[in-house]
Amino acid sequence: MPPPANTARNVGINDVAARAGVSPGTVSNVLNRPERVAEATRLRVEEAIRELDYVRNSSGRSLRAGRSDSVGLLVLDVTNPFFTMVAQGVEDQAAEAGRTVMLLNSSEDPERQRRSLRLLAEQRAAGAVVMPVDDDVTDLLWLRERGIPWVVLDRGDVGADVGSSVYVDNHAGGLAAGRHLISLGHERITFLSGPLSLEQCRVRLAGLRAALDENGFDSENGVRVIETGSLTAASGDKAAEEVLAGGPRRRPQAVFCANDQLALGLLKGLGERGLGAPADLSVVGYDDIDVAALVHPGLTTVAQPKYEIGRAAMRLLAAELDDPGGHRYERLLFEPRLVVRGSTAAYREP
Amino acid sequence: MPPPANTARNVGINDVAARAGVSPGTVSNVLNRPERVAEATRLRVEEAIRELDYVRNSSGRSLRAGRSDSVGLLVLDVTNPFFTMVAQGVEDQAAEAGRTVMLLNSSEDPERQRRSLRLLAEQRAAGAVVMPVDDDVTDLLWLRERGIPWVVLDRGDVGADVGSSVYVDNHAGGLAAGRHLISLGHERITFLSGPLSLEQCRVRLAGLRAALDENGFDSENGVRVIETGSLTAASGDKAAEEVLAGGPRRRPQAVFCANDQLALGLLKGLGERGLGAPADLSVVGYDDIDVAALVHPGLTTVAQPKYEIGRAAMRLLAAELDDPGGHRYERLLFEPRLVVRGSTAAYREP
DNA sequence: CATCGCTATTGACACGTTTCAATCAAGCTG
DNA sequence: CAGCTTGATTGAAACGTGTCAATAGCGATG
Repeated sequence: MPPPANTARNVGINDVAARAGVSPGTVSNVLNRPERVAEATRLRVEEAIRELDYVRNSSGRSLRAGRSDSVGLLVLDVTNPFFTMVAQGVEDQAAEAGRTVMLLNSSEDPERQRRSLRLLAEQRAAGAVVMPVDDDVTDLLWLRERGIPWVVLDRGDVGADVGSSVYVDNHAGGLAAGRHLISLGHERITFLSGPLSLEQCRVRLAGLRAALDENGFDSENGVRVIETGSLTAASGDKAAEEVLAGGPRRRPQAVFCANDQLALGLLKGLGERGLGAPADLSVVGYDDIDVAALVHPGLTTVAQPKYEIGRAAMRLLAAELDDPGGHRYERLLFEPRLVVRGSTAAYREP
Repeated sequence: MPPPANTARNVGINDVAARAGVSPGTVSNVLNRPERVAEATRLRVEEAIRELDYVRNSSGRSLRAGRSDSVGLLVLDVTNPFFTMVAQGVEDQAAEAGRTVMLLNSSEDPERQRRSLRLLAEQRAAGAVVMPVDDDVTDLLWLRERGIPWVVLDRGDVGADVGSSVYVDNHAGGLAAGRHLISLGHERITFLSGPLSLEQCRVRLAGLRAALDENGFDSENGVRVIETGSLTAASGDKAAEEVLAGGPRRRPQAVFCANDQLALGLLKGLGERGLGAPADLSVVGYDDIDVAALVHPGLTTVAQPKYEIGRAAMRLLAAELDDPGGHRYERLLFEPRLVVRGSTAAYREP
């Protein structure tokens, strides 16, 4: 079946004006400042709009305005549940402010991030919420020079002097996880990390070490760090082998994972080798994605207010957009929260 | 710290032209058909572009063209891993075709879907990949009348005469799940459904019934259907109570869930009541999202080629965009695949 | 009645592109 | 050398808006 020929000419503001017997300027006013136009004409114009099924053209709109009214959201990985929750928050908040969100993802690749930011520049986006892939802000500064403001999300090391940011205290999260494990009697702890180029990983590790320090353990040599290529379940699964290296006597008593997906993958890898948490070792994750509560045993993890930080970031951005000039950069800090489930337990001699 | 004043005037194609000592038309040619312009001038223009750090304005571009060059992707729920995988496929394919994707989600709400489609009309999007929330195509037809073509994804009942579509055979999926359960000796089967307004749910159920039929069971009264409000883990969890109603002798021998999230939620609910799969009853999911392989026991499920159907949908759309007029609507059918894991086992008397 | 003040409306212009017919330069043919 | 062809470049027009100074209408004031 062939598609219908695209015959319908696009009706514009001029056609509406002609139909309503009024000037284009008046139609524009009806659309944008209805209070300025007399009720009678307003009704007549609205009638014409309905009759012609007029839909306004946002290209012309944003060309004239010099900027679009939609904002970009740049995430590290669309398939990661943590980010989709954040995205949900951003989107809901944007919807309330009458803005549309364009979702882009960098796949943790600096080059793709660069391309995405360039795209936002081409679109003359109103602003952006960005989760940077590294601590290099040159591209971000370039964007701001072009008049496109942004808010940085989930990155503590991107200078607060160049933009607003929303951040969850990763150090506190690592600390909480460490204290929890120590209180259970574990002292031989492995940190299963994603790429150490991600600040999140580094700081969570630092938090863990701080917990060891305050308890008089050797935080430098005491914790073993395994760096994987990405924050995915596949990486965690694959890392199981390395985690267990050294045999029953030397293997870690507990593993703290940089995120839940790594932890879930690790649990699977352990299971395939006949081991399980918490019986053979304790496992802690990070993020508290939905499935953490669904697996058996439940995954002990450090919860982040995912949805809320999404909302907060968008709120900050909207504030900056509504009040250019007078606006000051802000830095919002959220606290993580330890959620204890079944994957951790007191240490028992093997 | 205050943001810098937005002083930098936006440089346009005219500034570049002036700088390179050439007409605006030539600059445009350098950008769009470099082969038409002499090498010497081309280099001069490119130099000017670099010096002025010119970034082209896509508003002007699409105003002139009458259409934008980005496509919309409308999904039912961004936080559902199934959809994010599909989105990944759409996005990758679009990137290869040099198009950008704008992600929208309807949250399974017809009103939000309507608003999203209207938004695409305002943006004069090049096209759209849509997962419709119901079988009402009036809004979709309206969109096409306005010159915006679309491809329907994951919906078998949206008339093939009005547009291309990509579909995974849900009936075959339900059938496969049913046969598997029957071969294990189960005959008292419950179908844990999402909203029955979703065609996916209805057809998977029909497939299950067909499996019962072909084995001489009473497919009409034999299968109990529990309809939940949404395809989420929370719904599955909550439904556990109802699933178990009737006590050990009357409770189902197996539960076939409309998707994996329902299944995972159900497994959790069962666990909290001291029951487990496959010991007390078998559980089958649908979709094969990543975590299905991570839980313990692994979730038996019907796998869909998520990433591939995303790519296929975008490919179909691109074909229609590149060849308006000569194009015929196409319907691509994919086959699901049963993945047997640990959550199903042969029936044993309680 | 002339003037003022107010509101409602108009009309023209600018935003940044792309396109296309027209022009220009230069090389080639007869 | 005149005429032709080819290839490179130009200039103007158009896309659909929003803005803003100017105008028109009209009742009230002096």
